Amino acid sequence: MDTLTPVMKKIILHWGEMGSSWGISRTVAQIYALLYLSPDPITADEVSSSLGIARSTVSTGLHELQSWGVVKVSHLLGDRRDHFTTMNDIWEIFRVILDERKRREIDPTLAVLQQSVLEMQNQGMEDVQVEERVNNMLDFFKTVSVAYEQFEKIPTERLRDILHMSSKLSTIVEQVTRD
Amino acid sequence: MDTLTPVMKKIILHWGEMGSSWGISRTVAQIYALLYLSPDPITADEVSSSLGIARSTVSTGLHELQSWGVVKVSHLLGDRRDHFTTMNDIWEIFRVILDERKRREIDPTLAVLQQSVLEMQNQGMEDVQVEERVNNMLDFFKTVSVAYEQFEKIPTERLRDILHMSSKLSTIVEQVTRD
DNA sequence: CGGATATTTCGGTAAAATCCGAAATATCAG
DNA sequence: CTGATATTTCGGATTTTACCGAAATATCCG
Repeated sequence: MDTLTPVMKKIILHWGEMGSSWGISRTVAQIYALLYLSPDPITADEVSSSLGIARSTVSTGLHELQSWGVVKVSHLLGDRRDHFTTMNDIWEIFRVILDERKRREIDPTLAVLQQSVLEMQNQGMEDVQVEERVNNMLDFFKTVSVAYEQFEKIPTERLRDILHMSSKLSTIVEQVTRD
Repeated sequence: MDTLTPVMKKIILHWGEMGSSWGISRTVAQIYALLYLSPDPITADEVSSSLGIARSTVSTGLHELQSWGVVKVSHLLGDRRDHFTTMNDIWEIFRVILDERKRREIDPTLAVLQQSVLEMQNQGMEDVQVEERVNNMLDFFKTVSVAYEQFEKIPTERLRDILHMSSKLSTIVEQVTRD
């Protein structure tokens, strides 16, 4: 943690703290921040010594990040060691993370709700209010899911433009939903 | 946990598991699900016995949910006990949760990045690449933040309509970003 | 093959989060 | 005020998670 500039340190530490509220462990989040801030791919050993965490922890952490699809391995000629990087476009990164979260959290929830609705229909009435609330949940998750799948199709650069234009959002919405 | 219907049980348990990946403790997530599924406001004691968790844990959990703004207290005439409900519109709930997450996670991150950029400008060059990456991060978070603030202004019903129309999304985007 | 380097696995410990239950406090009715 | 009911606080037990470091495994080179 001592070869790092003060700014890098600050960001890495903050990232670590934020990680916790996202269900990512502190060290994994720190590893991620370090990779993002490092211009070139770095080795697991460098990560280990820069952040002062055990080599084995780095190994596990890097695997987790790879399973999320946000970290890639690269190699140098004449060097046996793995070198790691993040994608350097933060918009892409964000997209990948959203994809994963949808897959791991939204989709299973959809399945449970879908199945619940079926069960309630088959085996006669539960409380009507319960049935309605479950239906609302299902509708909500379905809608979000479909909407997200549509967003997914928009190319990154265009998405970037759209969000940058967001100050005009309300007028667009006005226009689009008029009828 | 025994006065509950099988469907309710299933959903509550699933909610509990999902909670973990959201940084919400299992019990708090369960309490939330129970309140959402219960047509009428219920007491802390009922929560405690329905879910089989300690009365004190329920108390703490309810406070946490209230701090998120997703649970409200109500009272009945001639009954001293607090009764609890969630908002019954899941779209509103979702909005409140997003608000909170923005406030607790995005805003502080923005502050750190902003400050980092300033520091780098003042005290001469860090690595140029680092500076660029931090700037990209900052730009990204700023954009998302602004975009979200715009979304916030859209009334819930309209937002619901927009997302339901999302299959048309790509053509709208086409149209809007043409110039 | 044999040895050097790189990576992963895994058991155990340290740290953190969660949860319980007893005690303290608050609120209200009579 | 007194007793009954409701709620919260809090110390500590339990469970979960994070992390280290030694050992095992894998990879490569000569």
